[in-house]
Amino acid sequence: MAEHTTKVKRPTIKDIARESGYSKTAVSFAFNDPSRISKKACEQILSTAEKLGYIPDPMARNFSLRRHLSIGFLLPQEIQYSLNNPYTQQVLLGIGSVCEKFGYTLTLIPPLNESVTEAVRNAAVDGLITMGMQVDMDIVSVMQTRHLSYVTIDGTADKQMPSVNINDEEASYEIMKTVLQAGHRQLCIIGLGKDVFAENATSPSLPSRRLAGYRRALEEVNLSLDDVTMLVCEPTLEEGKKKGNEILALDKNITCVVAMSDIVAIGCILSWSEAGKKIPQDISIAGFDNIDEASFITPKLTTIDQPAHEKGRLAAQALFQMINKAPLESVHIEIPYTLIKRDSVFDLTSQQL
Amino acid sequence: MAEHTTKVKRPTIKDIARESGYSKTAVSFAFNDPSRISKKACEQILSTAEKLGYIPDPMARNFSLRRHLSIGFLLPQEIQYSLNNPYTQQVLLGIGSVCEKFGYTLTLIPPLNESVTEAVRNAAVDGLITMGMQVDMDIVSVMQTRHLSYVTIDGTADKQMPSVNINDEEASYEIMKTVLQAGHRQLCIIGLGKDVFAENATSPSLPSRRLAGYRRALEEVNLSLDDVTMLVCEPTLEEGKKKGNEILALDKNITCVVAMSDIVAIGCILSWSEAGKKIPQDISIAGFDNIDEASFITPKLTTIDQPAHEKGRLAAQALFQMINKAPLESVHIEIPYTLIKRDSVFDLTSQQL
DNA sequence: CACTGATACTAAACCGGTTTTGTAAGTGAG
DNA sequence: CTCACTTACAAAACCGGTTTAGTATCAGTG
Repeated sequence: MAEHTTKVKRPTIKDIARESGYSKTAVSFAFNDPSRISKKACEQILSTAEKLGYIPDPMARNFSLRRHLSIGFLLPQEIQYSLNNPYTQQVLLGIGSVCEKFGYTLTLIPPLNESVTEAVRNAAVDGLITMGMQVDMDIVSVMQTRHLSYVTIDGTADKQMPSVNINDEEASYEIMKTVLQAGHRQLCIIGLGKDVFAENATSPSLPSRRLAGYRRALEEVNLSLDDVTMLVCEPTLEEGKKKGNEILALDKNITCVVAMSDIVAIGCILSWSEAGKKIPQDISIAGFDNIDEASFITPKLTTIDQPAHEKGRLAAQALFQMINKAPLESVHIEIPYTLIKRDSVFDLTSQQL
Repeated sequence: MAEHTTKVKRPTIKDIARESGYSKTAVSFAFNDPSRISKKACEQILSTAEKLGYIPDPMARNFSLRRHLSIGFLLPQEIQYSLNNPYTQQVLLGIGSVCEKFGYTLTLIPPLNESVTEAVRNAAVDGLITMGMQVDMDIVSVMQTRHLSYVTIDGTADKQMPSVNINDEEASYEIMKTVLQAGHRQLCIIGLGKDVFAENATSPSLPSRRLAGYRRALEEVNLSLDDVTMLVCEPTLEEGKKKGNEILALDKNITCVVAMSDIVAIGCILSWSEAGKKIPQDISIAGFDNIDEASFITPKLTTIDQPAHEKGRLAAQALFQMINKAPLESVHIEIPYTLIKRDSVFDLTSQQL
């Protein structure tokens, strides 16, 4: 082949202008607003572009127009961990459904050099959705300095931060109450993340809100959090299996585990099954989230249904409102949850009858 | 508050230069290569930046450096459909793991105005990974015109297109053989996507490669594809359930379904359970992918294990090699699969003994 | 026929960084 | 002391688009 092009430089708008005999302006119009130029000019420009293989550089365009056409989903940890949970994935899909409606892409933003703040500084997006993250002032300050819009899911709902949540305290209360009403007293709670015990009064984190709900239910039967075994775990199947085994090894005669995450609960069930335990007879478990898998694991999981997809959708919707400078109906969106009673919590009371 | 700033314009490098008394160049160096300026200058500039709330604009920076620091995951359909499959999600995680290693973000790119080509034209990324897509010449030509690197997963492995695949024909042959050896003859195949029957000789699509494997196994027992019921389905749980019900309504006395996707197989199982069928006694099923769920559905699914995470990882690794102008060891990567025999295919032969 | 307004275009400024080129001052060697 | 080299900075070009401001032509109007 007689390819004489050693330099494979893609043509720019300038090349098309020169080659077609028109100005850069005209070329720009040909692509963006053909009504601004004559039909003849437009055709000539477009055919020249076609001939030279010209496609307007999206980055240059976006830069010039001061936009990115993408919103970011900020991950608190490695993608591996953050997205390895069907609940999070559903949230992601909810966000995505809104993005495509607006012609936006969705950028997954893991920590950069292990730093979330660093990632936010460099994020090439028009707005951010954070999730499962204790959003500290550092991050908020960077977002504000950058004039980035942001919404948080499952975060702390303080004044600054538009948010989407269910009433975690109430939901947790309900599921713990269910467990207690079934007669369980030897309990183990599997919390989320590392800050589960950090109860900051002004803006309690999601795990601490759930813990508060558990506590309230416990206190109604004269128990306290000190009376239950507390574990903490990343919400992945693998981690859940590990905790499941740990609990068996604990030798504390625990009758029911209350997990803050279905995927962890399912991990427990799998490890217990392997260990030959009968569930829920030998050991019961309650989850949180109601992921698809909760309904087809054996036994079917008793859990809190929260509309994950809807959370993502509403958060993204709010974010786009902010990006488009439209006022938000409400800064803190709270959506309903549902207690789902299935087969994973054994009723000790009926047994005793 | 005496906020007198009506215009909330973020400061630029120029503002920092003026305010600190140095040049734009110096400011740029202060952030990117402090060794190029004196310590004093650097400190002054950085403190001025801090004071004025200056963070370098990532887009301007990337634009200037002709890079995006993001790679794209091109979705053939709405995010909703494309990512609503644990298999795809695992691939995504695999891609993501490599991205974070390189300090890149991962952009999910759904079709733009219903057009994948349009999405590729506008994608603000350094490279693309496509999946589950019949990548047509249109798309390839846009990627080439834009000088974008690309790798395809589960696509057609022709000369042009670097790819990552398992040997789908062989794997499909094996699982169909398993089904046939168990004595099943009244079969239904649930294929993928719309082009399952389009067998293009030069570059067969993934579904047609799998079909070829099925056919080879069938022919060994003197059956042909015409002897089995053929359905096609998007790989989501919901669609799977629908197909499951359709199959029951078919009234063809089908004894075993061979699905090209676990999530569809699981959908079938769920719908059959609801309909009161005993699985696998009343009706058997084999899947493909070996997603986590395959091992904890009841009955456990007989399927082909393919390393989804690894697929994503290798594809991303190859893509980064291309982006960094490093030569690829091999353009077409093939990775091993494993036949997993579990409990979802009833053995008709042992029953007859 | 002069004036108005619309049409079809171009030149130049602009977006906010990086990089090349240039220069003045300081340093060390011969 | 002079020359060569380094250091520390600034000016200007550049990335590839969009947009503003401006100009020439032409049609329509009173």
